[in-house]
Amino acid sequence: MTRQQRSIDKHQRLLQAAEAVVHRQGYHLTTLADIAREAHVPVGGIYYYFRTKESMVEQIITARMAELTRRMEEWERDRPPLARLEALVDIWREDSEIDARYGCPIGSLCYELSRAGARMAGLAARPLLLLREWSEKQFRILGAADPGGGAEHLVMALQGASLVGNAFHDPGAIVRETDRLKTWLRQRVAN
Amino acid sequence: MTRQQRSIDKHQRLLQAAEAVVHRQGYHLTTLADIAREAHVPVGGIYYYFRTKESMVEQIITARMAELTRRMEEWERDRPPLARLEALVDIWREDSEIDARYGCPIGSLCYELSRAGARMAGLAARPLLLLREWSEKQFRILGAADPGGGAEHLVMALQGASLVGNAFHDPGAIVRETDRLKTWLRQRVAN
DNA sequence: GTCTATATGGAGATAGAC
DNA sequence: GTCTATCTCCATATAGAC
Repeated sequence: MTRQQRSIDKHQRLLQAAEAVVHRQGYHLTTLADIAREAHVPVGGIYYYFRTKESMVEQIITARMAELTRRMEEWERDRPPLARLEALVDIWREDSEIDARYGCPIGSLCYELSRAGARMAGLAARPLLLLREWSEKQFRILGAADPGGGAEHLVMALQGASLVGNAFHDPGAIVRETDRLKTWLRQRVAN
Repeated sequence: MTRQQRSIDKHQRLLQAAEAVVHRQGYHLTTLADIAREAHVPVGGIYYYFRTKESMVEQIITARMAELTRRMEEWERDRPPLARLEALVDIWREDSEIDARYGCPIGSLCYELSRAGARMAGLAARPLLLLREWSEKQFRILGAADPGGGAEHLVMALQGASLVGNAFHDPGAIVRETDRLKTWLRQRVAN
């Protein structure tokens, strides 16, 4: 194993630790020391991989976009459009326990960074934008009326479910809303 | 005007300033100095009215609950149940500009305080709980099926609309979702 | 009751040894 | 490339004069 190899590993380890800790504690309450501890890296050593705290969150978001894109491409390969949208909703259903505890990692970061300057706010909104545009594309393929409105509602419902489920610490609330959403999806497509 | 009178005024001024600044900047990014400046009060002078930053946000939430309750009682006096729910949705419609800029003051605080200890998280969730329970009561009066589920969806939709509208800085998105919600409301009640 | 001055603590970030 | 030691800044909170 080369030096460079180890370095990449450590970068990955730090990034995964950062993602986990920021999800649990939120951006503002997370210190770089918290992340260092989680990744078993000395405090100051972080600055070799993340120039600033902001660049760290940038990398989290970039990784999240890549992971989302990967899943969407997978669904586009092996499912019909309606099942793709249901698969998307099922992510929230499956993550209901963790999101009820810590909120949706995408949405909670949007709110936290929305006040941290236009650049950071715009970055945080990108995964949400990806979700909306990809959903709109699926609705369009399905021939649904108002695909843009459908996609908008879908993303809003998922985010609202996560926020309220988190506020009440109630994973059941998230599950119930995903069920309602899937019923709504099938009705919408039937027309 | 007595001394006590002036003191109450200053307390009110500080509380209103705190509410406005925390809405604009979020809890974590707001310093007590920001609030003092907004209220034209010297920095240290805050601590006579707010023991700690946490007690300040407690008072904001308490005031918000009182205001919500006041409005709900007013609607219960002079509107039929369906119009009460529409009036609730219209609050978000009317605040779409400001919420697209700064997020829903209730929901964004829920996410921010959800990691700040169980006590603070529970406090932040109370306005949301009030909204859900009051809405459920209206659905029940209307004889709608699953009033609890209806209320849950209503609150989630409003919060999701605010979060997404804020992320995209798009008041139109919030307005569109309130329109969809009102259509949904009338359909639900028709059954 | 009100304000000034200051203590305290902790965060992000850097310099430089290894 | 990596880690230690440290610097600097600034926010909360307090002590005490008025």
